[in-house]
Amino acid sequence: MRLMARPREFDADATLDSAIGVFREHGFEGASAQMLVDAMGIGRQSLYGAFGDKWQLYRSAVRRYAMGECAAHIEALRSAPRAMDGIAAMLRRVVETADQPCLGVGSICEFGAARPDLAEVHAPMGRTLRGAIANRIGDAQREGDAAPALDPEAVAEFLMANIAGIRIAGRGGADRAALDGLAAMALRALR
Amino acid sequence: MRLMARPREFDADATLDSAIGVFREHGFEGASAQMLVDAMGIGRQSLYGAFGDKWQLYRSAVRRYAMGECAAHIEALRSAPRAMDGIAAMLRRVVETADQPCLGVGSICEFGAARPDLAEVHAPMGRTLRGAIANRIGDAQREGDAAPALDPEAVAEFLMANIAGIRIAGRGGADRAALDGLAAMALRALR
DNA sequence: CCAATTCTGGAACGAATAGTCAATAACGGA
DNA sequence: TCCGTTATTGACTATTCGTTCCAGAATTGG
Repeated sequence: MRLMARPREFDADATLDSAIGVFREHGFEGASAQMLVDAMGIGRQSLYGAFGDKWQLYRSAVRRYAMGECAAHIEALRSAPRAMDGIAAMLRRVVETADQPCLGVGSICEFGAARPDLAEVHAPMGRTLRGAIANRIGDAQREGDAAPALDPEAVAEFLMANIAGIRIAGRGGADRAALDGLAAMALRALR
Repeated sequence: MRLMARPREFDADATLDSAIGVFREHGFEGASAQMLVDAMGIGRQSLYGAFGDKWQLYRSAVRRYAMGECAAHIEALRSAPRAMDGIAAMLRRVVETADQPCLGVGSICEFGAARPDLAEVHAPMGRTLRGAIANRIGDAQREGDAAPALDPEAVAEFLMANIAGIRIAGRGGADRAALDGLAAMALRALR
């Protein structure tokens, strides 16, 4: 039987959220261990003991961030009875949060598909989100709000690419009106 | 009068292209001075003598990359008599080169709008390209290929955001068919 | 030829990096 | 209460970072 020992004094998810904040702003290479321990408010050894090394911490941060973001997208998608309204709500949320950098976009920019263990984190989230969006596109087609000839999967990929595009535009300093315009144009392609 | 001294043994633009290759793949923080001198094939002191420090080298690399990319976009835009064909050609070129990371997208992801001297590099290129695209959109509207109600400037921003989206999708591992689909959907929004 | 100037390559610098060690503290089970 | 185990803490290590110094080589004007 396993003996119980001293429990950790910090909440792993809360400190992970702090790490997410650092990685969002500075990326993996730009984030130092010192910045991380400062932001997370724990000792160095606690960090390495709880999360492994910097790369594993980064993977954990990306995974947690992606799960939360994925859930938020899906919640927005289902926030309205009419599918097209849900899709619009998803894009609206992206516009409203586009002042903060996206860790998903950042990690793809920084590492592409080169790191297999990072791709393992992205892939399932991408599939889940694409599936959820494609489903809602199908709904919108049945409700007469989206062109029936379109392939829902292709439209889903298009919307995900536009989410990335909106976030990059926001990161580059685009104002709210411009981002609203981007979302409107993306929706236009579905008609 | 100024005395002539020993001339440089390397071509500044050629070595800058090598540096661009390193920065595209690894970003600013992920590129070490060692990687840069190895790829550029020059000595350390030559690098610092010719380009200043690492940050100035990065700015020079982004500037040169952006100028080349901007020119290539505009050339594609004008490669066909019909404006909409030129716009499609521009997106096709983006799709065809989407296997290589984009230094413009990478630098925005890494630094956002925080570094003013980097924004100074991006801004004029962005204006130039947006203007060129908007002009071509106006042509397409007059030729009956784009909806007359659309604001050419807004459409230009949309296309630029989609170029970024296509490149991120490519960096994330999307295959050619998926990227073609993204370009087709983007064009769809102009009708 | 000389003098002036700049380039080149390598060694060297201090600072910062990711990661570890050893000592101490806190807990659950016996 | 004492033990086994784990968390915490802060000093520590070894490496790598960006950058600079130095000595020699190359080039042109005088």
